[in-house]
Amino acid sequence: MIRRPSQPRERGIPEATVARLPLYLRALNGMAERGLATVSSEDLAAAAGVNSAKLRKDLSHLGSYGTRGVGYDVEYLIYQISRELGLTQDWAVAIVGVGNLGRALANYGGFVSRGFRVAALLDADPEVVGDHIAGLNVEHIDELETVIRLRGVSIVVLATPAAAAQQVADRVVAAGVTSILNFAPVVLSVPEGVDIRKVDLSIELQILAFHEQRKMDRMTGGPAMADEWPEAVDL
Amino acid sequence: MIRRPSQPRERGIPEATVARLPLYLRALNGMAERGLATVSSEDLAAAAGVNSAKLRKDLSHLGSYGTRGVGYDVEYLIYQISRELGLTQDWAVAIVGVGNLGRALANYGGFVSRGFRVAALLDADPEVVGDHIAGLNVEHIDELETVIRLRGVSIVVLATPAAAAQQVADRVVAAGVTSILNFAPVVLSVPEGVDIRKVDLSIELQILAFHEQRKMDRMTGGPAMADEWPEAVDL
DNA sequence: GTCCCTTTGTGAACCGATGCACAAAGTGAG
DNA sequence: CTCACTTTGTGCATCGGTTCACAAAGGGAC
Repeated sequence: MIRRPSQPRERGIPEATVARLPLYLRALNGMAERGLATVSSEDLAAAAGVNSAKLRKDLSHLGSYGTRGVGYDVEYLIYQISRELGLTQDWAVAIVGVGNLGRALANYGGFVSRGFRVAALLDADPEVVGDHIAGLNVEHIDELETVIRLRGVSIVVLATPAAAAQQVADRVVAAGVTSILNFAPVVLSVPEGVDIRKVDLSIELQILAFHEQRKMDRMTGGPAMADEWPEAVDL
Repeated sequence: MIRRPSQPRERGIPEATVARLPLYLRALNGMAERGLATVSSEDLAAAAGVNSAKLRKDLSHLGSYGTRGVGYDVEYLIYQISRELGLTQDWAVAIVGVGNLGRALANYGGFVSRGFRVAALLDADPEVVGDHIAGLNVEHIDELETVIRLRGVSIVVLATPAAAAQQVADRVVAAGVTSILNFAPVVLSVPEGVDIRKVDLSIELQILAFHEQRKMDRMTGGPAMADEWPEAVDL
């Protein structure tokens, strides 16, 4: 099989690479704003906070878009990465659960700026339904299936309480959605083929606490507490 | 070197394992609430959404806390994981940036429940300073160093606009903090020894969009758009 | 005690990701 | 044209993490 030059290699970009592409994209956008026409892998890698060899290998998975001796054309690379990530099309997102977090997400500018359009806000609480947030009317969760179908929602953000998340996920999946961003602190079970990404604020803090404790131990020369189970157990 | 039985092996738990411990902890807490005394690796793994061999290997890094033929004692394991993660002590957290996200974080219950105490809210906007949120008075960013020192803040959550994040990070690090949870969409540069964890909502959506596009391509039998650079370039 | 059943803890093979280091490819000067 | 210089793209060694598969260890029946 013959490949045209500068055609992406195989369909099959490593997951780790995909996770970094948005990072490169952000760095490139900053450079484009500052008027840079081309950038070397060294400079772009520094801006994105990664190793330059890794950056080159990542980009090589998309195709051969650099020029040896020169670097990468900023605008062209922005276009290629955007296209690969699917940002050249418009994605309708629904946010389910309009508590503190849901509200913050609805108002978060970073969504809109990247081809993501918040198409609906849904909640079960009649107290909240009808509110206007970020220019949108909060609708009742009963409308979930209708809203998804009629507005072409393909990504759902779950910001519900933990207890409701699985139930909502089931309905969302049944309505044909296959991409979910979950903020609820539960492990969702979904059928094969449905992509879930999880953001868990408390887990992030716990990981930090682990390392922080390590650093403190190192200062004081060892763990302060005994390893053994305390006599009076009362958790 | 002789080791006491049920003593943790070496100091050096894989990063991937540390990231999963909070997950196990959450599953275990749920089981403790439902009154379960012991649990097998198979059941706990299912509850946490991981492979059982991986769970056993993870736990084996903490020590030999299971009983063959029986499983793990739920309460005992909760205690051991909590201790390893440093959750048996109290962590003072400061949130910098009290916009939509900062507010949501301040009100987020998942923090308090796990030994994390929000000790301060800080912002640069005089409009916001003085507000009462989640029982706390919003203080001016000028107080940053004082607050960190006097209240023993060891973890800082950055929820500022992107433009301010690096500047705040520098001050926070100078004040002796070595653990930062960053929500601002920038790559922070900090000295060796400072731990940063980054949560980026828009990156998560972009990763979902990538996979969603893949799924759509698979349906329609290939990418809908041409690979080549469009003639009229205007991004 | 012996036997059988359950479940842990881990050696070893495997897999994907990282980073070095360099050949290949391009630019620009003369 | 040739030469010197820059920077990409990638082969290869390495590393960390995952998974399989099983020996070792404990419990309970008798």
